[in-house]
Amino acid sequence: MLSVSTSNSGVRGATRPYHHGRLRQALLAEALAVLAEGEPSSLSLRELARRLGVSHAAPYRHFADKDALLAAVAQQGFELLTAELEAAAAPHPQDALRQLADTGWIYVRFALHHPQHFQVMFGMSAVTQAAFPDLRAAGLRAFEVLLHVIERGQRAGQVVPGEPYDLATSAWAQVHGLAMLLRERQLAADGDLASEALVRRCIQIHHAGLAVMGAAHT
Amino acid sequence: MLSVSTSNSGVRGATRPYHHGRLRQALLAEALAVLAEGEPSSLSLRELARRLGVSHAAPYRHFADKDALLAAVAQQGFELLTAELEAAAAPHPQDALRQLADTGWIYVRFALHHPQHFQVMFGMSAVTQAAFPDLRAAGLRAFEVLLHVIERGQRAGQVVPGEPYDLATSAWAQVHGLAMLLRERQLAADGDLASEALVRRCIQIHHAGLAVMGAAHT
DNA sequence: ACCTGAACACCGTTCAAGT
DNA sequence: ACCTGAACACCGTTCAAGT
Repeated sequence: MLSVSTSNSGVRGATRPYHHGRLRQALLAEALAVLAEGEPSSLSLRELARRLGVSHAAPYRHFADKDALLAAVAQQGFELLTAELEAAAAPHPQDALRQLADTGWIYVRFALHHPQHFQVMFGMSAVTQAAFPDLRAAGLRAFEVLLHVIERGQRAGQVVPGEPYDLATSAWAQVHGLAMLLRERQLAADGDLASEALVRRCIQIHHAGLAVMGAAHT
Repeated sequence: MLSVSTSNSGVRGATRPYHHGRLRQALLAEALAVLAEGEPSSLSLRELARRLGVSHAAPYRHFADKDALLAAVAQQGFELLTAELEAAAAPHPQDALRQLADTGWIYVRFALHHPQHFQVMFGMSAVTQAAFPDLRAAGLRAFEVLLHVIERGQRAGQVVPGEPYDLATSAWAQVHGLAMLLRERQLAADGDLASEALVRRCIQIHHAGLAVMGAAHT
């Protein structure tokens, strides 16, 4: 995923893979690996440097500080999420309610499959996030997938009239809340199957409010 | 809030307020003060000790580790939240939909008024949380306020039939998502007034799914 | 242009020792 | 029973110095 420019700084020998060139991308990749591995918030710049065999000060040549690294990680997460949401919406372009249910479940599944990554995406403070416009733009792009589904649903007469932004916000909050609560095991649901069933039940309850009368039972 | 037993270990002179006795409560109170003050995750055991004029090892006589302190802080947060939810539900005992809307807004307002505290409440990892049964019980108690409103609404014919647990989960996820997204400014709403309007609009959308036909417009 | 090493001011946690 | 002081293994960040 996310194509990488391989034009210059050719990698000749395998003796020293990093140390010059490519360190920025290596840091990002290693950060994802650390997050994918596990439990704690053990993602530290020093550990990334250690894993990559560079000095602990080297990352500062590519990221202003730890927040900048986290912002890049979060941005990549939003890009990945956007791709998954679009893929989930693709199969039924004519059925907005089906698209809402499918993208909703995929949103929650993303949070459950990448819990640490999801935490980084939504764990940054407001002031910190404001310093990274690319990150905000990436987050907005994910939201717009949902928004466009709502708008198309309204044009097709499947979704109640009203400010699309509010309806999308309501739907987003619904699945975001499910994602957060399931991620922390605040809600009990073991495995993807139980989670998906719960999520779809909740989405259905919510959709009875979004759908025009009689269309809720599709 | 939260009465404190003042029976024994009387405080005579003001020369040394702590240093023996009461340190546990002082640590919790100071932790809340630090969280209320501001921005970062600057809540450290060493800083609490520094503020209270004790050595950095003293807290370990009262809390096994930092997680234990955070669990106690989170538990107090859930107790406070439960009290606020019950107060919000009290004025209209006969109108479950009104109770859902009011408790929903209060839930979000709590998150916005105590953002750091809210973060501690919901930021602990699942495995960590499992080690503190009192914390889980306090969280469950908050959820049960919502659950009981749903159940009473069903008995009164205001809320659709169905598993109350699922309906309460859906409603909880809705407001929890709004709380998280507004807290991080992922959603734009300046001030309590704009936030309350947004929250009530979303809750209304959701309620159209919860309410029996025709009762959604009250 | 990119990286290193030492340094500074922090952490959480432990443990012998004090009262 | 409760607290202290030194110690250990970590952090993020900076900065002169190296190549």
